[in-house]
Amino acid sequence: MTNRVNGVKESILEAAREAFSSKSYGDVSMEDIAKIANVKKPLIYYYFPSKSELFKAAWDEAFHKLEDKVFGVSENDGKYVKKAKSLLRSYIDFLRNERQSLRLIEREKNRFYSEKGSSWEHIKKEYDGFVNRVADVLSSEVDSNSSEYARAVADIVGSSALLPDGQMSPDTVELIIIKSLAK
Amino acid sequence: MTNRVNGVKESILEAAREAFSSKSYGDVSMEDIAKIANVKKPLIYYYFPSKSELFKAAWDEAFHKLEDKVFGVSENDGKYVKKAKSLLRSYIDFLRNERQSLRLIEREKNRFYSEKGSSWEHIKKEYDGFVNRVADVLSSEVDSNSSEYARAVADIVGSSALLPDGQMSPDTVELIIIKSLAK
DNA sequence: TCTGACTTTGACCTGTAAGTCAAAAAAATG
DNA sequence: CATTTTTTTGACTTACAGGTCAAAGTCAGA
Repeated sequence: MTNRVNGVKESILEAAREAFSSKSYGDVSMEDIAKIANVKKPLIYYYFPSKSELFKAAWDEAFHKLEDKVFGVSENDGKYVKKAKSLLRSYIDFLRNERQSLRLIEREKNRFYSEKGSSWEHIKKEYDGFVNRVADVLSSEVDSNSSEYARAVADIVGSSALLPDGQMSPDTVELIIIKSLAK
Repeated sequence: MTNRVNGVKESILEAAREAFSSKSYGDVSMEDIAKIANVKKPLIYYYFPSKSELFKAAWDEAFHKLEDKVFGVSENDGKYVKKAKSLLRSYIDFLRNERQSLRLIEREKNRFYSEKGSSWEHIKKEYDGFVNRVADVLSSEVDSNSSEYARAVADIVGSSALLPDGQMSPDTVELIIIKSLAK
């Protein structure tokens, strides 16, 4: 149902995020999104120029939420170990509360490595930047190749978002990560 | 190019696996597959009744390769710890050599939880069976909830297959898993 | 070489999804 | 109110993908 607090554009974005997180790009039609947002299809084109731009907007939003959550908490203070653990906790927290967004990110993050066209460069750079920031935090306390390690850790948590609901609890993920870091 | 050692049907399957592992179901067209297999589109329908059946066949093949690899090695003998480690090593080995197949499995395994129709039941059961067998091997030496843990471990390794090539080495994955199991 | 089974394809049909557009409805402005 | 601007939609075009089919090519055996 069209939200009253948010504007119409926001409702559409929200609908897009919902749709793209449960099916992949090619399986989602503009009709689908319109139906979820309780809006007619041409209205989407009033706010967004094309399907791919709408997709990018939805992705961007989900991604920035993740980024805010992760770095909002962990970048303040403290020893490295503490930092790393709090970063991972933020990630796990995000998994708990924003499963939909994380699913979208995980499912589609490979798209911009295969998709060509310079308009994807921006989004790709952002994602790489995120990984690097995670790397910076983790590298100081982990022996192995840091950026690869960071990507792996991000992936470990993220991958659980791809599972059907209720098949792996966030607690299990947490356990595994903490074990990984505990030495 | 159409393979001479394999028959035409095999070439098509191979092409399908390649296509479906780099893009997701809705983004792959029968034309794409035909082009990769160096064959005209209607020929695909001579060997496979529909796109979804072709997809299932490709998935099945990739999945059985994984299953063979993993259980072929680890089910022979030995102590639990040894068993579990060899199982994971098989998995990692598979990741090393059959990145394409694993990518297909990881990217699309959620499909049959959302897709309806009884013809998906079979493939779903097989996947669940696989997870359970992994659980059986791992549960004997791990404290936490075993089946969830098994799924998580399978996922940890599998998820790396979703990364673009060369961004996380199998060694990194191995390191993480061994660390997880080492206690 | 003729015949019949198998394999391959060009041409076509059909449905559906992306995207357009002119006009209607609603809101804002004077 | 009247008019202008913004928002919304029904009806349409266009392109392309899944799927069909009849006919053409290939090849083995009688």
